[in-house]
Amino acid sequence: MGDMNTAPDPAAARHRWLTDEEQRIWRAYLHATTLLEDHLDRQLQRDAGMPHIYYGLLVSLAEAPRRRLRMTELAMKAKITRSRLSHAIARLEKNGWVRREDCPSDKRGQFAVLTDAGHEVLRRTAPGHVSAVRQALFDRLSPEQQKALGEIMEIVAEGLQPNEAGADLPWLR
Amino acid sequence: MGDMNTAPDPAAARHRWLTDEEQRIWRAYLHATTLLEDHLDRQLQRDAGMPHIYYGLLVSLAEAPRRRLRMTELAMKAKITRSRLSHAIARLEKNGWVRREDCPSDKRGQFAVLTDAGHEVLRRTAPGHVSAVRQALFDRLSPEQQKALGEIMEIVAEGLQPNEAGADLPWLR
DNA sequence: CCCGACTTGTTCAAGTTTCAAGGAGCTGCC
DNA sequence: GGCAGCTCCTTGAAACTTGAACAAGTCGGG
Repeated sequence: MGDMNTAPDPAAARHRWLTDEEQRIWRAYLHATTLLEDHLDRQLQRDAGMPHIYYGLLVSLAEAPRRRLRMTELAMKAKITRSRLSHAIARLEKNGWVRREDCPSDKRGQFAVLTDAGHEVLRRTAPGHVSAVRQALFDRLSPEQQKALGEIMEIVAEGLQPNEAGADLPWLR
Repeated sequence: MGDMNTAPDPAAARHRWLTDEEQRIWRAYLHATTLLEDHLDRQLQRDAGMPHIYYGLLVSLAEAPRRRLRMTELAMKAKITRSRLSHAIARLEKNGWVRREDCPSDKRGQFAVLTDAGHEVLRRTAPGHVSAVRQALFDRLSPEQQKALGEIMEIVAEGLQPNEAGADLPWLR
């Protein structure tokens, strides 16, 4: 980008660059999402002792029936690889917030189960986290902007869904 | 969140939860930004051999006068800590894409300088990266949505700027 | 029943990020 | 001059993420 905009390189020649306006939008996007993620990560690290994604795992478990999910299912919900989840659950287990349980119907399977301690951490920290989100995002946007944001994000997410029409590849990647 | 919505806990009582609609928007946001970041990270790792943020460092350098920036300046542009940048530049240096130079006027200072090899990597991979961004984002949004996205992201970013009114703390954190 | 193909979850190694600490140089004030 | 308090950047260790490889279990066809 930038000073490469004028490159006469043939490979780039048939390539459509971003307009100035698109570039402005894209940089605003990167800037804002970076800052927001850092902000929430720090807020949760400070108040709950875990990064945002780990918090999200606990939330998913809290919402699940019997507060448990199969590893793969949880990985899909959180959009992370099974490998990453495995490590994450190991850490949360060490904290006593999650416990593993064998799946009776499939001996390969494992459930991640939210413990009472895990539930308690959520109960204690959820209000602060919601406040942080509200303060950083919703409080600053008009109702129309909120609506637009939701629509835009749904479109973008849909476009990147790994399980698009006909793609019956392994769920991620 | 979720099944905690009805918690009668006094600490949470004076707390405003997210409405269903807000929650829908927030989850769409998380979902989309996660997928997009992963997507671009993988695209760049595959085609350029580096994660998105490292690519961004090279772009910043390419745009700077004499293709060089002081470490702190570059860290600010990229919104990362100096420590992280230090490690990152060390890696890019190993790749031969960046080189360090002492600052003549301040002996503490270091310049990160984009090498010819670094510039070449950018030239070769920028088109593919731009395509990926366009395909995932701009091609899917109407002009109005693009405009709205830019405005929203500018608002959010502004709200999280570390250097807000009166906050003369160290630039980040 | 048995085999090949697939799924599930983990592990290992390599790479990245964070956090706290520290060395070195600058700056202003006495 | 000299010294306190800053800024600049790096370092090292711990935490986290990634991708590939793997053991174990399931499944369906022959």
